[in-house]
Amino acid sequence: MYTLDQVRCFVAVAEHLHFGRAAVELNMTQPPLSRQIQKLERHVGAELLDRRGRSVELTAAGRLFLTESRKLLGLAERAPEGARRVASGRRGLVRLGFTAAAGFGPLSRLLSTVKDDLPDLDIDLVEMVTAEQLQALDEERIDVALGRLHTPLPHLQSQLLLTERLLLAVPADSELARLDRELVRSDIRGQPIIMHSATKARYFYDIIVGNFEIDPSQVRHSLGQIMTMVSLVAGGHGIAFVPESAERSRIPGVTYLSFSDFREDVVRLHALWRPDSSNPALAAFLSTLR
Amino acid sequence: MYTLDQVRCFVAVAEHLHFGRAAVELNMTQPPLSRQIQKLERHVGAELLDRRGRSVELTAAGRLFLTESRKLLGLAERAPEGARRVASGRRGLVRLGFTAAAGFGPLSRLLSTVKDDLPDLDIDLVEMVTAEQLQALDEERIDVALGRLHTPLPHLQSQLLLTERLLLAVPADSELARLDRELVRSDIRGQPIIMHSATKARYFYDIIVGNFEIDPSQVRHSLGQIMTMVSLVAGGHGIAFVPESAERSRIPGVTYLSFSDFREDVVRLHALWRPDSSNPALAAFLSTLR
DNA sequence: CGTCATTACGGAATGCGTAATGATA
DNA sequence: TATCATTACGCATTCCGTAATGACG
Repeated sequence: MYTLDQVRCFVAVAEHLHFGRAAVELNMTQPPLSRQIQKLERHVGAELLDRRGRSVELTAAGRLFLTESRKLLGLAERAPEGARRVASGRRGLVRLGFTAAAGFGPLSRLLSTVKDDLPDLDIDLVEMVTAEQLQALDEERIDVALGRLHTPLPHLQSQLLLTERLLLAVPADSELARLDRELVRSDIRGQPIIMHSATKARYFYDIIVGNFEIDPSQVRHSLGQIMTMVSLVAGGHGIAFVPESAERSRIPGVTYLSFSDFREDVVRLHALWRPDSSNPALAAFLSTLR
Repeated sequence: MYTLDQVRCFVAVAEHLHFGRAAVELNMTQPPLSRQIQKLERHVGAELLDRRGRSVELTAAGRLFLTESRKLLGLAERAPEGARRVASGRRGLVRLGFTAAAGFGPLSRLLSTVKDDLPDLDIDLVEMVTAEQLQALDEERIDVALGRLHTPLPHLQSQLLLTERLLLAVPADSELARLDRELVRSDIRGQPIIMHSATKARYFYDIIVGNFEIDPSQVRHSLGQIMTMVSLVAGGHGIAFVPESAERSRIPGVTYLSFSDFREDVVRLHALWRPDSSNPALAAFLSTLR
């Protein structure tokens, strides 16, 4: 098989139609250049250059081989660059699991940042609740998750992305909304509540029952998806505890109220990933989180 | 720059995921194969293979580079073949000048033969009279001409393709057609004749004035293109001398009559070309003429 | 006779194969 | 400890550069 160097030699000679000048460009002397061309012609099995007399001309076969040579060299030069980009994680695919609530606040900012820093990085977005995210991470169906966790998990690494307050979503025409002031925790007494599921949204469930006095009779529904809860609030079916970022969802008919006696940033959003991931794109993705 | 051999090595290892078996396929031992891969990785600037422990795996960069490698090798293997085909004339372009009259008989047979023998040979067809053909050959605007010549030209080579009789084209409703028998030369006395131009169709002109008695007053028009003459005959404007192959034109309203006292194959069609042509496709084309 | 491509030849570098080493399960 | 990839080393080949030869205008 001929070598890419021989092809490079041939292209140089074909462009200059002059062995001497081509040799200068290639940083070599004429004799080895001449031999490389001969060798290439022997491998190819056809005369590529017509050296009669003073002038060097391309043969018909040479003209065709020249166009193929340019393709070949272009491909050969681009291929390593692509591989390097993949190896450094600047190019590749990151599969990202996220909760619907995270989709409004931090996710869009995160995606913008990644697109600026790593324009060749593809991101697959998969919406799922935190419990599903953990299983998907375990089965390597996703590379990173944006989820809510109380305690770090042993086999996962995490980084805190965002802390936010807990707000109360109420129907815009409800009596709570008409108060036109910040709430105190006791205001929710007797109100119909659309509650977080103790299994599918354990994180919020624990925060709420730990900080508010909820009477079981208040609970109208138990759901896992925050955005579904907001929809029900908009329909006047009750009130719901939601993180600040849900406020961006722009669902009409919902008012978000804060608590004057409960301002702590108790809702945390973490990025979660397996430290043993073999995806080089993940490392690059994570580096943009900082 | 890395070599195609290194790429070939990489593809073999990537396919077997095993240095030993890949080395067998490449007819070499493991150590040089290992070194070639290392060298390739150094040139590429990224790890392509993940040799941890027992098993060899492709890295993400390696997977991308593998697809590029296959493209590269495919291109590198096809390029010489294309060049060889061009060099041998099996592929290329022949520009063929032909007279309209030649287009009906020998040309279509010739093209069929060429398409069978040389499927990758493109043929540009350019219709022109013999005088134009000679100039086009001289200026290398065409490679070969199908023309009519009395005497060989010094700077051109030629081959006789066809000999045919001279027929008389007459309007189907003329008195000559109604004779319903072969003609003798004296039958044309007094008939209106559509004559060949002495300059643009010198070949036919010479044959006709050398074998028939034409009174200048009989000549209605002087033309260079035989098919135009046949059209005029169809329109009832006179009679015309044409080669046998014109009979295939199927222009309605024209009858072709032979002469019982002039049966010789006087009309010759030659292929003409420059012996110093640099077009390798021409040689292949000419070889199919025999 | 001057220019440009090609052969001739000596030295350096590269590459293969055999043998030894290292790492992993 | 057995297998597989990598390093060590000796030998052959390849390739470069300088010098000589050849061809064309």
